[in-house]
Amino acid sequence: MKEQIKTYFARYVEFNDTEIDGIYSELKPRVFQKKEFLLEENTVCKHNYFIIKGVVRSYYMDEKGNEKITQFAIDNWWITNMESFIKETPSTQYLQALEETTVLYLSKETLEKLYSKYPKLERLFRIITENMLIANLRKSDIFLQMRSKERYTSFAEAVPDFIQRVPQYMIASYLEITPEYLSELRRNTK
Amino acid sequence: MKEQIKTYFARYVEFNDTEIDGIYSELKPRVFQKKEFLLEENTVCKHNYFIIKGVVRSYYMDEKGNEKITQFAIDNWWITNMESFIKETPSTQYLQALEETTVLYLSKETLEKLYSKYPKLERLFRIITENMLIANLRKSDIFLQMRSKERYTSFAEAVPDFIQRVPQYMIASYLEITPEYLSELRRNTK
DNA sequence: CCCAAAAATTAAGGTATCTTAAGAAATTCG
DNA sequence: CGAATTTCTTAAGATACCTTAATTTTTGGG
Repeated sequence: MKEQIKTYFARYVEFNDTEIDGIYSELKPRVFQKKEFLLEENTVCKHNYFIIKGVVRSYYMDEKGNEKITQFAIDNWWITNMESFIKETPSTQYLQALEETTVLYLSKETLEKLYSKYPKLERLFRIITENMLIANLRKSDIFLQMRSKERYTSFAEAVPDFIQRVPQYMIASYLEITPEYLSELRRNTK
Repeated sequence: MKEQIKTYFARYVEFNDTEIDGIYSELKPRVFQKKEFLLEENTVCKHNYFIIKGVVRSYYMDEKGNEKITQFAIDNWWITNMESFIKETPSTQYLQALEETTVLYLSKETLEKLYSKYPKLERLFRIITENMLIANLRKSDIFLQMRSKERYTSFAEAVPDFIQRVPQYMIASYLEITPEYLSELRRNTK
């Protein structure tokens, strides 16, 4: 696990071994079982999770009681509910493991302590946050420019492993298509 | 201008006068006339702009030649094309002043030089980027949860000054509604 | 102040996508 | 292995929103 996060960090900022050790010692490991929640609605999201291995989804319940998936995260991704974690407000969303998932996690206090101790970590998270923002802007672009069918084909092409690992109705939810209509789209493509 | 940005910075991080002076001396002022471009499509976005006063829109042209507005920014906002600025890739979008707009701007090199000289600035931008990400996630939520009419009423309520300062067809574009349909929605509301 | 250009409105017809409801297929787990 | 549960498919009817095209209203520069 230490190797994995070291490699991940090194993609963005160079840390020496003392720094890595100091940071790593504050990261807590945990395993979530399939269907277990990392975060439930109406509670403050206390942690930022780095996924060592597994799949996590973020979703909320709409007025009609349908689950609306807003994000998937896999190995080497950070996942949290940003707004809840940063502003310490109750989350409107759930975080749930879709497979057995191993994470390293940090509380906000720990993270802020580490920012002050290791300014390079602040740089790392500045960069990670920039990348998240860019990813998010791209996602918005896709919804702005593509119709349902195109969204599905481009998603299937971009992350083919997801099509295997995640049920189709969850992909439909993430792509903002009803499962029925996605089914129809797939039928007409074949 | 110096006072304005000092006050703005102080919202997030405390800087002393030496730091403010050091940073401020690297910020270049510029005035853009109404309809003037801060950035054009297919060029790398070289700067990050802090709006002292004015309105700027970010938009792209779709396949049919329609302008699609993705963002508005006013006094005390930063605006740039994130992906282009950070990754130094050609922008797919335009940035255009909708009124006479005064900005302070920074190049990427300058910003990175300043990050190293003033680690607190890295903190400032880490926080600003987090806030942008949160704003973006909220925007996505609105599109996920609301129908056209609701999007318009909530927008009109959230930023009433925009309704005055920006033509209706631009608001329609930002809200992803055709101007014709927005017109119909407004008629049926009155 | 007037005219050209820009912006907003109206209306008819069309379509992408949803809703509902049911049944079929695939997984899971005792 | 078999029953229960979960996931996927089919189809008919409904609707939110778009397209096109024409007309009206507003705005701003000379």
